[in-house]
This record gives sequence, structure tokens and C-alpha cells, in this order.
Amino acid sequence: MNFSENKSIYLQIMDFVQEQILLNKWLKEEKIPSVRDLAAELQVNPNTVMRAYDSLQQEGVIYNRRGVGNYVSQDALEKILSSRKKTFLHSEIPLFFKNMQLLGIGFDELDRRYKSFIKDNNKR
Amino acid sequence: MNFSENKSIYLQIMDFVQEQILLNKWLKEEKIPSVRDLAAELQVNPNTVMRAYDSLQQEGVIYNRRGVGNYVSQDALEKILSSRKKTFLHSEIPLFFKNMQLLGIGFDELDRRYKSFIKDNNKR
Amino acid sequence: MNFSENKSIYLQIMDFVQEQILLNKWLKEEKIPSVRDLAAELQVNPNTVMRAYDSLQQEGVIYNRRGVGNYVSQDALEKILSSRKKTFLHSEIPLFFKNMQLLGIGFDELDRRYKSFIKDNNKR
Amino acid sequence: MNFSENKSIYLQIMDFVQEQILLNKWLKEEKIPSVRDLAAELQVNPNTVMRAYDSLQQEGVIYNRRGVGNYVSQDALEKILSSRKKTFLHSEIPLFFKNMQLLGIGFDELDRRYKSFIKDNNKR
DNA sequence: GTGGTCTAGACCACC
DNA sequence: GTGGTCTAGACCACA
Repeated sequence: MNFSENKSIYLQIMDFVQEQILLNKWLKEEKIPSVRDLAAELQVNPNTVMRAYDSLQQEGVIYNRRGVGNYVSQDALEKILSSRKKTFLHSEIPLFFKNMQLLGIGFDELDRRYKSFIKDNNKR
Repeated sequence: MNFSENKSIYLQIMDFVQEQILLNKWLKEEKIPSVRDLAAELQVNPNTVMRAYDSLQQEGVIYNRRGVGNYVSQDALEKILSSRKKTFLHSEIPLFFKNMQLLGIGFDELDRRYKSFIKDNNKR
Repeated sequence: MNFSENKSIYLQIMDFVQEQILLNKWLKEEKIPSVRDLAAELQVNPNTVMRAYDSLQQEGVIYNRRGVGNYVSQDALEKILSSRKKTFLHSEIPLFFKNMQLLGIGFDELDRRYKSFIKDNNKR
Repeated sequence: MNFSENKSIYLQIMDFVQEQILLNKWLKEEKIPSVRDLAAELQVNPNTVMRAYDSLQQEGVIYNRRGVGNYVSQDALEKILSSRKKTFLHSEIPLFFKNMQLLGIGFDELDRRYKSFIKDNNKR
């Protein structure tokens, strides 16, 4: 995994975990990699993974069985989706539209780009 | 002005200045507020405004007449437009589409929201 | 049995065993459940029950007949009572009173709550 | 400050901060010691203080002015009181009464001890 | 084996 | 000066 430089690593690890869940790679009630394992895999200090897991626990996305490991919560998917949807609809979309206006990009162009985005996706 | 918590203040001030120019509120070769004035207006440490102005100077958006003040560059508008358009088209749009997919938001919904966004804008 | 999250499980199992004895559910010289049985009942790793039994043996509350099982000690009740009373009177009560003060809870309110606690208990 | 061994240091630091606020030693909207300063004073690693401040921020007891320092929230006192009161009334008191019963301690004895506790307090 | 805590020390962005 | 992040490495309690 390659980390972006603008965002702190532990936040990117949180995103990574959430994406595994969103993409159904890690299912609910399933054990997720141990702190040490994920740290080794991502070539990162265990503390950093720990911090990501910590925050995810507070959000209720994962939970801990003591001495055993971390598990995906029953309602992890809903929690992630609802919180992401909220910020997307109420913050990102309005900002996005505002930028379109500022930059003089019309909705027709967006339409064009969306179609080609979909086409590219299907090719893969 | 309300500052977002995620983004550093000086970057938000840069955005603010650029927007004034994009919206033709500050015209080329016009004097912009002094560091102190803007700091007072935004209730921010003057150093922070200073840093924003510094970065804008490096981008060639504004220039400084020593002992006189800061001015909007001749080609400020083009510079801002071209750089913003670049990141918008090549980074923000693809990420935006990816998020739409992850969150299960269709293009029709985007269409709806865009129309209502435009309507709201015209009311003001 | 529901385990609290703050306290380690083996300590809670120790409390559980001691309570059975205090409540005269498990009598002196009586055989107590095997490690495996209790582990199954509490849905816990046998090692964890083992550890609790170990500590209880060191406290002299239970003793082990090799190959046979664990038994409540002759003087288990007295031991538990005296040790618990000691920490209760000298640690818990002062802390409790200090918290009452900090939180602005008067002794009259405690009185009220005690009476309703007793009433609830008798109903059962 | 002497740290207890049973509880993790950062939790004890959180308690310490909350107590300063409860006792009106640190007032709302007032700056609290910097991470480094408190770490030096308590003879603890800055990271440990940081962790305590982090959690307090999430609880809304303190907030951060970027590059300036941490401040006591407007409603810090209410937040601390309400959360502590809640656990005290709903968890600690019932447990306390249960222990009284188990140990055969009557309410009259509690009364006696409370009176002497109050007297001791006034002497100081 | 698991997570949790702590230290020491470094570097960074920001105000 | 402030907080924030990260590493390396250690030790511990728990299952």
C-alpha cells in the first residue's frame, strides 16, 4: 500500500479498513488482521496501526475480543455508509458544485466525464 | 469567516483570496487588504495571513510593492483558473465518481441535486 | 453471565466464585464446577477460569484435590469476608464519600436510594 | 503527583484535569498547561499527556486552538458532572449497596462513618 | 498469541 | 512557542 503524503498514515489505514468492509472483503463478525500483522504488511509501526484500530473501535466499526483480536462489528457496513453518505451529500457535493461554477464547468461536461469513467471501469 | 477544522487556516485564507479574484471582487492590479487588516477582519494571527500572502506571491497570484501593499497580478485570474481546473479535472472528479459508486449514488440523483443547487443559487 | 469491559475477566470470575460462597450457594468442603464446565457455562476460555481458580487457591478460598476437583475451603467464608470488608471500609467507602461531595449528592439522597434499593430487593 | 498502579497513567491524567475543572482551579475558556509543560510537571512522557488531552477533546471537555494551546470548554463542568453523575448513580451506588449487603454492613454504620468523614473534612 | 501502555526521541506543520 | 504524527523498542496483562 502506498500512503499519500497529505494525510496522516493512521487515517489512511482507517480508510483502508473501511474500504475492505465496504467492498465485502472483510465480513461482519470476521476477525481482522492483528495489529502486528497489519503493521508488518503495511510496513508501518504497530503503534500506528493501533491508533487506527483505536479510532475505528470508538466509531463502532470494529470491536475487540480481549486477548483474541479485533472483529468487524455487526453493523459496521451501515455505520460506515451512513457517516460517509452524510458528509458526501452535505459537504462534498455542495463544494463540488460550487467549484464547478467557479471554474466554469457545465453539467454537460460532467455528464461526458461520468460516462467515460463508467466505461473505463467496465473495461477492467 | 468560519474556518474548517480539517484544513490549515493559511490554506483557507489562500482559497479565500483566490475566490475574491475568481468572483471579480478583487480586480487585477488592484490593492488587496493589508496583512493587518485582513488578520483583524478574519480574527486570525497576522503571521497566518502573512504566510498565505507569501504562498500566493510564490504562485504569482499577487505581488508586493515594498512599503505600499499587495496587488493582484495581471494574469492572476488565468493562473488560478488553470491550476484549479487541472486538479479538479484530474483528481477531484475521479475521486468524486469513485465515492459515488462506493456510496451507491447514481448520476440521476446527482442531476437532481445539481438542479436544486442551481435554483437555490438564483434565489439569492 | 455478562462481563464488564473495564475489569479483566478472570477477576470477574473470582468475584463470581466468591459471591456464590458468600451467598451460601457453594458450601464449604463442597466440590465446585470443574474448570471446563465453568468455562463452558460462562463461555470463556478454560485458561481464564484456570487463572481465576489459581488465584483463589493462593488466597486459600478453594483448594485442589489432584485428579478430583476443586473444593471450597473450611474457612473460605471468613477469609472472603475479612478481606473484602477491609478494602470496602478503608478504600471504597472514603472514595465513595469523596465522590458524593464532588458530585453534590447529599446523604439524604443516599438514604432515599438505599430504601428503594431494599424494597426492590425484597420484591424479587 | 503520584500515580496509582492499577490504572493507566493517561486515564489518571484525565481524572486530574477533570478534577482541576470540578474544583474551579481551571476555569472555562482558560488555557490549560501545554502538553510539554504538564508532562514535565508530572514527570511523564509528553505522548502520555497528549493521549489524555486527546481523549478529553473527544469528550468535549477541552478544545484546541491551533498553534496556541488547549482550553477548557464552555460547558466542560456540566459535561464532566453529568457523565460522572450518571455512572455514579446507575453503576456505583447499586454496586455499593450490593456490597454492603454481602458484607453485612448496615445503613446505620454507613451513617456513622459519613458523619465522621464530614467532621474530618471540616478539620482540614 | 492478542491488545494496551509507556518511553525516548525525532520531525513536522502551524501560529 | 503550540500540538500532531511517527518510529523503535520495551514491558505488561490477558486469553
